[in-house]
Amino acid sequence: MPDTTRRADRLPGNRYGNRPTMKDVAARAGVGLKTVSRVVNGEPGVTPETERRVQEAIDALGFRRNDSARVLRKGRTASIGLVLEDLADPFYGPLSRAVEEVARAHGALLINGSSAEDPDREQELVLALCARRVDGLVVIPAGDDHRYLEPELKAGVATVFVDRPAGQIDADVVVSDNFGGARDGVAHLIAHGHRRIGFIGDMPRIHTAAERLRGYRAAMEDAGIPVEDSWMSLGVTDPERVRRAAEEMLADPRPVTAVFTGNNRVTVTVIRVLAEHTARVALVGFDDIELADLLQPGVTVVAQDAAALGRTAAERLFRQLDGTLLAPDRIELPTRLVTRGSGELPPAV
Amino acid sequence: MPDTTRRADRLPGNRYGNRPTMKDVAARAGVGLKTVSRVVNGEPGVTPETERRVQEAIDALGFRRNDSARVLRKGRTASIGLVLEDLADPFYGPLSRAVEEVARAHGALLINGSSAEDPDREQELVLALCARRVDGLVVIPAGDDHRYLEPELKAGVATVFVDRPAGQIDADVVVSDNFGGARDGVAHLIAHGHRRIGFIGDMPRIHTAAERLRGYRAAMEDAGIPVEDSWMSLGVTDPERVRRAAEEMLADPRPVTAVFTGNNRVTVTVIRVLAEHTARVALVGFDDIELADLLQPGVTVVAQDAAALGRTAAERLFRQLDGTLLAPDRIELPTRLVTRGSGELPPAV
DNA sequence: CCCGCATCTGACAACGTTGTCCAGGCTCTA
DNA sequence: TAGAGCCTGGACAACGTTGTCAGATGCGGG
Repeated sequence: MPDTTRRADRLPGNRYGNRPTMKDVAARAGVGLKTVSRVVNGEPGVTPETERRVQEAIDALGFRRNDSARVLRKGRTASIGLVLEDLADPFYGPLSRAVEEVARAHGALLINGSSAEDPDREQELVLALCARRVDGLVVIPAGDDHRYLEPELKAGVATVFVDRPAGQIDADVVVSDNFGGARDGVAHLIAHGHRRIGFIGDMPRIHTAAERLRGYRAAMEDAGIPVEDSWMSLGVTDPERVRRAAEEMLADPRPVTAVFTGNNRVTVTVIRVLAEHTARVALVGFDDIELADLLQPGVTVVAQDAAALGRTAAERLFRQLDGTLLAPDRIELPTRLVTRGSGELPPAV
Repeated sequence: MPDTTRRADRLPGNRYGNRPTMKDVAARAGVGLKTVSRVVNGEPGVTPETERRVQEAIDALGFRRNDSARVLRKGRTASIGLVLEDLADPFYGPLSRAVEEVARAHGALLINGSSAEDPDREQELVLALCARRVDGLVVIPAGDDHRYLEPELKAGVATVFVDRPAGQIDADVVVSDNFGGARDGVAHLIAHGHRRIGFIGDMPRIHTAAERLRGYRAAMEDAGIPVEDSWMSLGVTDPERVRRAAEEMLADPRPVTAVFTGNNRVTVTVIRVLAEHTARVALVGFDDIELADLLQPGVTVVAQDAAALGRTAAERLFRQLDGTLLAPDRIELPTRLVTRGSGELPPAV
């Protein structure tokens, strides 16, 4: 048979293409297996001369230690898993990066996966990570029942939930103050004279969305403003439907004079819609947006610190692994109202 | 000693906390080890009754197969590695997500790491991934010498470089048409009457930056415009220095009337600077930016398709693993000039 | 010159899984 | 009813590494 494959399996040998093992290195260097292991791991008790010979063999063969075997023997993988919704979302990029930096500081690699907001896919990913025996898990949950994690927790897999709490199990959680942030954002609009305020947010089955909705209602109630159904749009996420929802609110005979948007994607779409309208409608959005300060008017937002969420969660994770963290807790990080103009527009009467 | 640890090592047993193994499951179900393996892997040759007993034991014990051991035996990890510059950069998020989707379609997990544009860190990451025996690597290189990968390539690790070519080795590459894109972008400015055009870009040791600079020079030369040194700022990346560079160009007695920016981060900073100035300076940026259409004026950009880069690279990777891809090649994806206003401003005389 | 000690080295088992191979029990047919 | 053949289940080795422990070597002192 002609040799058509260019890379793998071209050489006879084991299944990793043809990777040399410590045994091969030992044979070439004329030493024992364990001596090679000692050199590779920088353990003491090897004469410089022997070490030199081994190192030479390693370089000549292009040997790399097989960490799968190492993990099997040692029991720690020095890797952690991160399950989030969508890496392409500008909110999760910095979060992921922050987790990675903490992991790196602890000598661990990061394996991550996107759940696409699908509970089944979340579970599938988490279990795949557990099968690889990651030392710990950072999870931004899509589902609301995490009892499937019980065996893992019992087995000592460190776990921290971020952005949204775990469902049905007792686990560490790091979240933003979604309720307070939304309440303050809506109160800000009310303070600037608005009474008819729209809310466009994600499905209330998503914890953050529900909390932000609750904040909206609380602010309205505090001000003694009864909320009309037509002011609220829940569960729309894709740009097309958000657009339609916003258009409807503005087309109403008694239209809203301000809109509070429940997350960065919704905000961006609503900005587009408002830009097409002549009516000056006030806007406060949850989540910060790049370039929000350069738009006309600047976009007022309730900003949360994605990197801080990731960093805090990862640090707690490693404290679990250290054994310095004893009991699951819930950490709530504050949000910050950033006024830039759009939230300070007066109501167009 | 009091029990202070909450999770790991609380129970006696093996090193994964206390994970049940197939042996434990077999003992509990009263069957042989291999029978459990057959059930777990859905292999034929197990009576329904036996399968039921085994499944029951699995559920009762919370058994999860240990993939480290499996990998050791089978030789394939069903995981691929992605090394990029910074996950938090909006350009790499979608790229990473695209790679993940392709990996998922092939049943593989994605391990990724950020090199922070540091060649040593890139090598460290790549070798760590190789030690875990990833089946393949997608690399956005920071360095320009990849001979350290030779043993890996020989051993059959599928490898694709993205966004920038590999150095000193023969490997698959998927890049954007950086040269052509930049040339077209600058030509666009020239076509709108500009002659004094500034260029602010990254260090030319970065391949993409060098190509874009080459495109700038080519367009200027095609138009017969000699480039003055004061128009070019190379190697600045952090916002503060980009800002200073832009200020200087504008403060010149004969200031530039247009600026071409070499990547998304530079573009954002320059937009900020221009917004503070009254002079109408034209701008074309490399890389698209969210909300660029809503600024006043809209930002004209040379857009590249990050997701397509990732997707193409990952698909080639799996074709290497299939054996259906025979020789390394270089794929160049086109860029797209998106006119939105800032690039069509006439020169302020 | 021999013993004891320190230092360096290697043989061996174990980690948890899968592939190979064989044994035992069953069914079916002659 | 005996023999052939099939189906199920289990014993065993192997994957590449590391921990344990004991053997080999060399050196100095008695």
